Amino acid sequence: MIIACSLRRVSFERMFDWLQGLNDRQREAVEYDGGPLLVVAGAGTGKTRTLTARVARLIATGTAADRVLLLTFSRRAATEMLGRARSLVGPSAGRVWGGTFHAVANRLLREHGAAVGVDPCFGILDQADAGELMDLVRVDLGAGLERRFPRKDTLVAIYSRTVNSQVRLAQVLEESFPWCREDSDEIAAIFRAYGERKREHALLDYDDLLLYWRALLGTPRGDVVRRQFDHVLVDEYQDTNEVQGDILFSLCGPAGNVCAVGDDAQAIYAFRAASPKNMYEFPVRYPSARVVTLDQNYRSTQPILDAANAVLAQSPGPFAKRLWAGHTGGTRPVLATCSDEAAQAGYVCDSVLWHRDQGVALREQAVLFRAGHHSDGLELELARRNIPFVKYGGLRYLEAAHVKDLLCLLRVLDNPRDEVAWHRALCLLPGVGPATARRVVDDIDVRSGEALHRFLDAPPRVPTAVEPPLAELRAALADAHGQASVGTQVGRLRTFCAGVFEHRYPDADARLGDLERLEAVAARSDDRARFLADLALDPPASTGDLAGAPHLDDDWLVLSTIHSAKGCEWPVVHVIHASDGNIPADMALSTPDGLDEERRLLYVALTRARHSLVVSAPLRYYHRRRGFDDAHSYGQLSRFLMGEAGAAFDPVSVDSGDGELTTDSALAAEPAPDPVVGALEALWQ
DNA sequence: CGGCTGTAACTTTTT
DNA sequence: GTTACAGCCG
Repeated sequence: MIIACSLRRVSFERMFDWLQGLNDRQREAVEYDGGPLLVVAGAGTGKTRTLTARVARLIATGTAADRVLLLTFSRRAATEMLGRARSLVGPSAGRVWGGTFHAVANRLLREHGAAVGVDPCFGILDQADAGELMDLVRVDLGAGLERRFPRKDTLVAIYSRTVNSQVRLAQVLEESFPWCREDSDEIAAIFRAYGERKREHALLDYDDLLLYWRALLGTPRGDVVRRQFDHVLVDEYQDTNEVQGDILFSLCGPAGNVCAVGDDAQAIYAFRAASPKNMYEFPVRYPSARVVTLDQNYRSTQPILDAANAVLAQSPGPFAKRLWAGHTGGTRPVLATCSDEAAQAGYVCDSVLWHRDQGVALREQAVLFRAGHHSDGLELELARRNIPFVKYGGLRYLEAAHVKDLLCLLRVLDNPRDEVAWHRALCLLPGVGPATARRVVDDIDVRSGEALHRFLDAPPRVPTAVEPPLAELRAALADAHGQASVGTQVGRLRTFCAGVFEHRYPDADARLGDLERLEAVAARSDDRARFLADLALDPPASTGDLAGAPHLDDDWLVLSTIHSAKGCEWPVVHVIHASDGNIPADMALSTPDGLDEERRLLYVALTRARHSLVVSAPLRYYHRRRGFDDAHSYGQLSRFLMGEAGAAFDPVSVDSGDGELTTDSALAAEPAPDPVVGALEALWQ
């Protein structure tokens, strides 16, 4: 009796752990055990916390951790949630399967790929690689020789959109790429050849990872995968596409233990064929589904929510909800109209420093923008004023030419059938261009697994002038091949690159410095295939992750695209370039859906802020699309911030000339949000 | 055939 | 600032 009682007590206390601090709705989402569950969770309503608690609850009540699958948008999100779950239920939480759809697909296909004809040693093509391969087959086919043929990046975009939305090519072209309509036949031919080429060379692109996972689930072997998991949880469900929706359904069945969390108001990935349709149709696909809505916001002050709600109200979705804060107070957001970009940059720097003086560290502040290059002007000003920052999104280190150069060499060792890697590696040699590279690739028969040995054992026939550099490449690959660790392999290849870069890049030294950092990252990995897959599927998200990361005890400002800021929050948020043409981006204006997505994007940006929100728009800005005498153009404030939404902000105007005065007075007018008082509050409870 | 130079046209967001 | 290509030279 006593024993039973104490057992009961233990489990009750544990229960209390993961229920602590949850509201009724969140608690319902955590405890529901009747099959399919859709959680409609507005911005800042404790979605992550709920999902974490649910994982913890599953494990605490007896589900084996490795039988739980947690699909998130980034690996960072998965790691964070599992870390928090671990603190609730202990180390076993670390055995939960977590990551992006792509990362999990990679893992499953390495193990079960054979069932769908995938070589377990497959290489992964990132977007740029896919473009290269697309170009290779285009040239082989002799297609697209006319002047107006879509570029390789466009081809990849069309391809990806077609397979992910599962819509016929002709229709995709008609709807999303009308200027390529005429080329439909040639494009189709290129896509066919592209698919065949990938198969021949054991290569999968991002889309293939999903497609083969879905295909795998349709084979007898799929049952093994299905039986592997008792519970599947999906975060950011509004940003999944048709294929991902199918995978989930195939994994769980119509009455399985599936828990999807999402917010249709934050759907911002239509450009890669994601659609909140999966969310809207959840109750159809899973007829017994329970739907729980979370709309109490714990993140932002009411004035910030008022602004965000007003923007969203211009076009509400089917799961319309109005966020409300649990408490009152807070200052109204500021809308700064700046005369030009320089004024904006100056104003944002002033504001950031002002907030820091008020006690908000730089890391508690973020600057958000629509496109990677929108922060260019600001970055200069930050550097001028010695304000440290780290930028997320936008250009990635892996996309830098020299990093790809080295990785291609490593890829050749890992998957000797990787034609794209061979081609790029060979083109590194002075005197070798596409034609010679192509001949060598044919010579060593890159379609067979013996290509590397053939290349090392017998030098391919090349023009005499190319023989010495070719010998160097062979020596480098042979040496690296013999190295035991990934770090030393990269080290050897880096030495080779040093020789090549001298007469290839004018800034060879800086580029070699990057490779040193890459080597340091590689040294932390003990498995080459995993190292390469990690880099392709979960690349370092910020400029700081791989390069020049400030010291841990340093303080830095966060700069991020709005897309990369998803799921994050900061006490102080600046949103820059909120002018028409930027948000909404004029590229998106061709369709009404595009416009709605831009609106949601702004909504996501605004709802990242906890205490302070400053939105700014330059009225005169550098317009990259104009190459004439003056690349500047005059814009106006984003249409989303006109009318009622605009009324939720305090207006300020900033001139470049006397910007500081205006800025100071405007900021002085804003009562200080005091984070110290807030932080101490916890002590008084 | 490949590398170099000049010219012209294009630049969203991410796995 | 970038990329893609035509034209020219080795």
